[in-house]
Amino acid sequence: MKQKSITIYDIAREANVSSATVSRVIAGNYPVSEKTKKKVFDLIEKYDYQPNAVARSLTKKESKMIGVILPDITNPFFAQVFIEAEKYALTKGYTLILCNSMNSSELESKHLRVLSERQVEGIIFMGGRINKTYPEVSEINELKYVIEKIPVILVNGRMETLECPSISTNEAKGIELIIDHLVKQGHTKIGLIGGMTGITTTDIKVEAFRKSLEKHKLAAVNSWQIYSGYDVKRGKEAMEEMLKVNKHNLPTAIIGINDLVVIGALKLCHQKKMNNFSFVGFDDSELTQNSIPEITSVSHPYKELGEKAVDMLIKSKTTDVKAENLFIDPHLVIRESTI
Amino acid sequence: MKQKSITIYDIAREANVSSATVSRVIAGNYPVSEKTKKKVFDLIEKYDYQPNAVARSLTKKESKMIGVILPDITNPFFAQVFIEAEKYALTKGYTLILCNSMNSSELESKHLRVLSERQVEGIIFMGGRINKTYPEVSEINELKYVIEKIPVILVNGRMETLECPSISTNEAKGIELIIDHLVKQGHTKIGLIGGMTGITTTDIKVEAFRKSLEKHKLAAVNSWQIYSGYDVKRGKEAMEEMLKVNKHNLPTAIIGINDLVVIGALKLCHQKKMNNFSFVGFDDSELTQNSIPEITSVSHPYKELGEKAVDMLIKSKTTDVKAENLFIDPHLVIRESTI
DNA sequence: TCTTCGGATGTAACCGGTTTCTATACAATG
DNA sequence: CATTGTATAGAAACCGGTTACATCCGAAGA
Repeated sequence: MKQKSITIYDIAREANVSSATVSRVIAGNYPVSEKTKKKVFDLIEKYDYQPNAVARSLTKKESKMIGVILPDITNPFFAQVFIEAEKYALTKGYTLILCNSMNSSELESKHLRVLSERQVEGIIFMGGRINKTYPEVSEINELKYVIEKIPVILVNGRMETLECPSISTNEAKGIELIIDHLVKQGHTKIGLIGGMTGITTTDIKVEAFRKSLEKHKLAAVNSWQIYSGYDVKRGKEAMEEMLKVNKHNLPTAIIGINDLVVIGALKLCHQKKMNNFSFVGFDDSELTQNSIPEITSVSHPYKELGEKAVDMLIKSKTTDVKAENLFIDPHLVIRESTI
Repeated sequence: MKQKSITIYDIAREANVSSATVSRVIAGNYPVSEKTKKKVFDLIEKYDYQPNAVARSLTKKESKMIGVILPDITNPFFAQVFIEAEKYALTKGYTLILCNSMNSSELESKHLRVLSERQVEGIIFMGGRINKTYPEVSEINELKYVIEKIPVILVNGRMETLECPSISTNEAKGIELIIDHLVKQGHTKIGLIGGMTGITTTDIKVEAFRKSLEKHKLAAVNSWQIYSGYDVKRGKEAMEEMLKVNKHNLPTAIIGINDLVVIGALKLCHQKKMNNFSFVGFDDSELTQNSIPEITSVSHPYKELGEKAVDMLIKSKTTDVKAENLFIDPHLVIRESTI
């Protein structure tokens, strides 16, 4: 049952001033006599007057809202970035609208439209489907179209078909950190499992994997790098293949493309009673601390990702931010799995 | 760089009709001749005109937005409910605004205020701090104040100090399901770990635990029920105590107040090389499938919780929903840990 | 032929703020 | 004393829609 709330006019009337004056008192950006100021503030307090943000948005043509589109908030990576972004946005007077696309381009388009109609001032876009094989041409166009009207920033994603600013974890650096650590631990035989070719984030990691091995003058055995996918099941499968193919020459340390893949590999090893591998994950999700053993993992610069994304969008209201691609270094969290 | 978008007036001018007509064509709730209809629709398409939701909200006095306040979206329970709520809300033309309170009453108040100013039509409130020992009196007042103006619904929480509709998992039923299952597996010695007295959800579970044991005519050994808390560490501690206190008379099956607690207990058992317990968790979060062994757990009726919450809020716009407290039965997902 | 009725459309007020422009009063300056 | 400047405040337009009310017109009924 709706109920009308009091407006700036109610305050103005009772204070015997005009609405303009009340507005000025609240904004505080214009000289108002101390006497009126007090009168107005007292009334605001008395009635607990709250300005109507919708009306304000309309006149000021700024909604103070930012949209966030991501595949699935259940994924700890996205959740963490979102939380940081939200925390920061709040301090800047912005409100976030979260949209789960569930990896459906249809939903994505729908959300894009809703956000645009709601006059969000910018959109933070995260998701694995953003890569060079980005499949839906129709959707690129939709997104391109939106980008022309609303500032969009990609987090941990690149669209090679689209010019759009982005901010990402320096994943190559992450892989390098892992390998440096493993080498220091005495490993010389290192494998990599999970991911898919063609997906930007995988490609970056695989390339960094090769380069880092080279840096340490270690052999890059082809069969020690196995694509499979991104979830627990895929991790298990990859590990299964690893054991089969390299029966007589197994690596001693294995890097997973993300934490889930490592969980899968760990499960398989547990079943087979093979506890002789060192494992390293990527994302530093909660999983790493809950598994047995706890998993060494690369932690994303969550705070920076969330804050910078919001910041860039706010800035692009006034400045013409060029489509730059920012990278931030991650760090390695060492746990039981590599000791 | 903002950029003015085209308005209903632009369309009206080019179609040689009034804005009212365009509005009617879009709303489709008023007779308009086929000819004008076509003219208008063609122009809408030509310019990809999108109605300004902010302006619409202002006149219609309905924002079509619902606020969601929860402690931490990183928690899979909240995330899951949120996703279901969002999915459903979208089909009803509503947009959700997610606010993480991080269990801080200060943040909670801030969010409450922002949501209220943004004219949300309702608020979904979830969180552990809602219980009879709800600590911040100032905050109750704040919330009570909001409830008077905006419909609020609690999900899996009750505030005894406040009359407010709620929708919850029938957690007592969940405990009953667990014990029925364990008994069927032949267990007669069952323990419960985790949680805190005074927190509604724990109290409900503990009571159901006693009653269900009674139902099966099983002894309720006091030292088999150990409070500790809600996270992995607390689970570990509780299990430690369990082993110490009941050295000579241990239960054979142990229920955790939630999944995390079970993870902790499992870790301890793994360290101590004791693999002889059956474990059951609560929440059916992803954790249960990623751990070794996979954990039997009670699954919340996520879909119903999310949908009903949204539904109730939408309904309360037109009907005066009385403060009823709805309960929905959960179901048990059986996995390796109890086989 | 004159009403009457309903379909189709326009006019204008309104939602609740912000802001430009203008007006007033009073102090300072020449 | 006339002039200029400054602090304060109001009037009114505006943001982009929706809708109550008025109007016009042609068809149907008396």
